[in-house]
Parts: sequence; structure tokens; C-alpha cells
Amino acid sequence: MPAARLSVSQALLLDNRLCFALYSTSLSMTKTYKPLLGGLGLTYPQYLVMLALWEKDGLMVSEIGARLYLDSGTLTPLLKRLETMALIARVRDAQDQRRVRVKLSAAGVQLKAAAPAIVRCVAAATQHSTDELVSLTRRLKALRTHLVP
Amino acid sequence: MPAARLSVSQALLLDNRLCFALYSTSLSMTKTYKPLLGGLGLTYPQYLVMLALWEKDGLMVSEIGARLYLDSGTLTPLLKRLETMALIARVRDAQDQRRVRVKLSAAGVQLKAAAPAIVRCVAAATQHSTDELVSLTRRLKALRTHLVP
DNA sequence: AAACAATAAATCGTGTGCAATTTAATTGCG
DNA sequence: CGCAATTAAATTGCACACGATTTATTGTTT
Repeated sequence: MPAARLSVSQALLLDNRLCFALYSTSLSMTKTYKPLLGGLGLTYPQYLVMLALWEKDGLMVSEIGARLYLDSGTLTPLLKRLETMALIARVRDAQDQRRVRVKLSAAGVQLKAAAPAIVRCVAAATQHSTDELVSLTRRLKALRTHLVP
Repeated sequence: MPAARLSVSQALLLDNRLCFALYSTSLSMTKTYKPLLGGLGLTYPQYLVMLALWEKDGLMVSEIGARLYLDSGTLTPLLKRLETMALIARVRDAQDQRRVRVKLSAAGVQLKAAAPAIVRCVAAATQHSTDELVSLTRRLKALRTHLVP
């Protein structure tokens, strides 16, 4: 049985807007991570960059951007901060001097060991089953596929 | 049949992380809205504030914050911009001078008429049925409930 | 080879988010 | 009444996001 169509006025209600549910839940997720990542000295976007590098080290700035949907205007200063923290090194590619490869330092690799505990902690906070979390992740990715140009 | 449990290394993959699916999909949603809202001269967070005011005019700053999960540090400058655009007025409450009530101007009320077309346009972009959008919204709200302190 | 197009980062300006502090107004309590 | 707690916004400082531009390098074309 399909749900009744929302009236125009109902469709504008904050609580019925998917865009707001996304926005507010994403901010809530960031706030949940913040105290946990604070112990590592990382912000949430910095953590996402580290996730990408733990998955594949030596990515170019543009490759990180493609994975995270961010551009150099966001990444360049963020990567400089990670470099200042000595978690990564930014090295110009020898073959193509335009490219900058981002490589994990020993400390950056080391930090990966702390990640699983944080992931488990956040997963527990959601009070959702693994199945539910996986299912929701899949739905969001499907939505993103249609939204990204 | 429950899904197989993810291994520790799989759990860290960017594509398997709910937090990243939330983060990237929310940013994609913002980018989808941007060109549509640009015609109205609104940013996405400004649009959310307008949604809240169209729903209930004359809210205090803290009430808008409670609805949008934002604090005065974010809202004060944002509201000043909306006031500069003459979409709202910020008026000190007569009974309690600490409070600032936010009231829509005629132009601010007027703008509401443009919202349904934008909502329909974004909904169409998702290529999801109304049922799917409603269902996803509900799931996100449930998740947010557990994440918010 | 010189000129030009294309590409990769970096830079710049504006607008959020948010923790922490400050300011101003009100409340509560002896 | 007087004054300490409380409350509501505003302010400050830092870190994103992102459009737009700039800089540096590589590739291409004649």
C-alpha cells in the first residue's frame, strides 16, 4: 500500500524534508565523531582523508578529491595541516611536476590502528544493527549517484 | 538471512562507511540545491532557516537553532545576511530584551511561493519514488535521534 | 621551436559550523 | 533590596566547502 501523497504545505515542513534529514543527521554524525577523533588530533574531514589514504596510499590530491567529492580549494589547506601534524608528506611527482602525491608517514600508518575502536564506538551509539547500517549506507549511495552531476 | 559481518579491514573502507555516505550525500544534496536557490539569492542553510520561518514565523534565534540543530554562532551572522536581503527583520522582544524574534518581511513571505517548484525539481533529480524518499527520511531521523546528545 | 590548449594545485573570497568566551538582561534567593 | 546564578545573543577564532581565478607544468599543433 503506497503512502498517501504529501500536500504542498506538508511537503515544505522541515521534518518531512529529506534534504534536512540528510543535513542534520550528517552534522550529528560529525558531532558524534568529534570527541573520539579529538583524541587523535583529527577533525572529521581530516579523518575521511586518512580513511582514503589507509585504503590506498600515495594518492594524488585530485584522486582524494574524486573519492571524497572535494576540490583542491578544500583539500590543499587540509592536507597542509595533516602535513604539519606529520601524518602525511606531500611530494611533487617526478614524472609530472603538476601532481602532488600524498603519502602516509609512519605516524600516519600507525594511526590506522586506532580507527576500528572509533568505528565500533560510533556504530554502538547508533543503536542500529549492522544490517540496518549497511542497508542505510547502500540507500544513501544510490541517492548520491543520482544527485552527483 | 542476515548479511555477513564485515571484516575489520572492510569496515574501514570509505565506500562501506555510513558516516561517509551521509557526509558525501549531504554535500551532493547541497550542490543540487545551489543553482536552484541561487535564483532566489539564498544559500542552502539560509533556505533551511526560511523553511523553519515559513512553518512558524516569529521564532526566537534559539528556537530556530533547536529546529535546525545550529547555535547562535552560526545563526547570528546568517540571520544578519537575511536581514540585509530584507527577507526578515530581527526584533528584540519587548518582554525580554535578551530575546531576538525573527519575523518574515513581505518579501520573505512572498518567497515561499517559489519553494514548491524547487522541491519538486530536486525530488525529480533523485529519481526516487515519493515512498522511497519518505522512507529514507524516516530512517535518517531515527538515526539522528540516537546520535544527538 | 613557438604558441596555444589542457591539466593539477594553489590561492582568494564568501559563507557556514562550532567551541569558547563575552555581553547584556532577567531570575532567584537570602 | 542586592547580588550571584542563569539565560539569550553576539563575538571570536579556527577549519571546512566551494566557486572563481591564478600559477605552474605538460601536451599539442603547426
